Amino acid sequence: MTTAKVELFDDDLQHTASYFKALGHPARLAILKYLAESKSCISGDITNELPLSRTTVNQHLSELKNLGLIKGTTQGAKVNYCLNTEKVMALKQLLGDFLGAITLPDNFSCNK
Amino acid sequence: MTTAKVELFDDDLQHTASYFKALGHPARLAILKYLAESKSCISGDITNELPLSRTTVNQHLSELKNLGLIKGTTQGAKVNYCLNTEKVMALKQLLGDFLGAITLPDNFSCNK
DNA sequence: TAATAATGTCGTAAAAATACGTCATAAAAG
DNA sequence: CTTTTATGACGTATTTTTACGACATTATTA
Repeated sequence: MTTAKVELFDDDLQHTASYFKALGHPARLAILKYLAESKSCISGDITNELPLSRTTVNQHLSELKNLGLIKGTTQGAKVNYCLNTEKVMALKQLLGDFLGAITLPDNFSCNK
Repeated sequence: MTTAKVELFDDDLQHTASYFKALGHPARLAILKYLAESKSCISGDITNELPLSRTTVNQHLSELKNLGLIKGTTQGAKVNYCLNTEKVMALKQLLGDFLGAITLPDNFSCNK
């Protein structure tokens, strides 16, 4: 019985981990990077930029969309995806705060 | 044939993603946080702090150790784990750089 | 209107991550 | 020396993630 134990942790840690996890796949990093570089929230032809099938890319897009990091605006038969600036800023804050908390003072030594 | 396509991406993206991924589980975040708070690199009794079996905690520790984020120093029968300050700083730099790259100018609007 | 394009959804196969129990080993305690 | 203690390594069950093909649907195009 290998049940998922993730929900036994602090909500705070779960929440933070979920965002780190979202950035834990090169395809999703590539999507975010692409959307940031091609400032004109280009449509789903992001597929052509990635070595993956359209279906798989769509799946990664959905993951990012579910977390709110990107949003898609339908224009006719096409869909324009773009970064959700507010959420991206919140993401930076969240991850930055965590990273900022795991530092040690310079005078600290492990093997003393 | 669902082969892993991760290696088809830029080394750069793969590398960055691997670090985000390492932080993508609450247990690993809890371990890092614990090591940072209890400044005295306490031994593997981190297990008592987590709702997981010792074996599983050990597995998470190994993951962090393999990435170099923490290091374990054997002292007799016990092992002192602690943050690898240099690597943690490098981690912050790496993730920070990526996050810094995915911003958009304020005057940018998706649905224009 | 018929054919083509662009997407999202569903089902599913394969791979990876999680989670433990059990063993083996080395050191500390008794 | 024998018994705990503290760990790491192995094997494996379950869950999750990753990756696609096949369809269905809605707009363009011809």
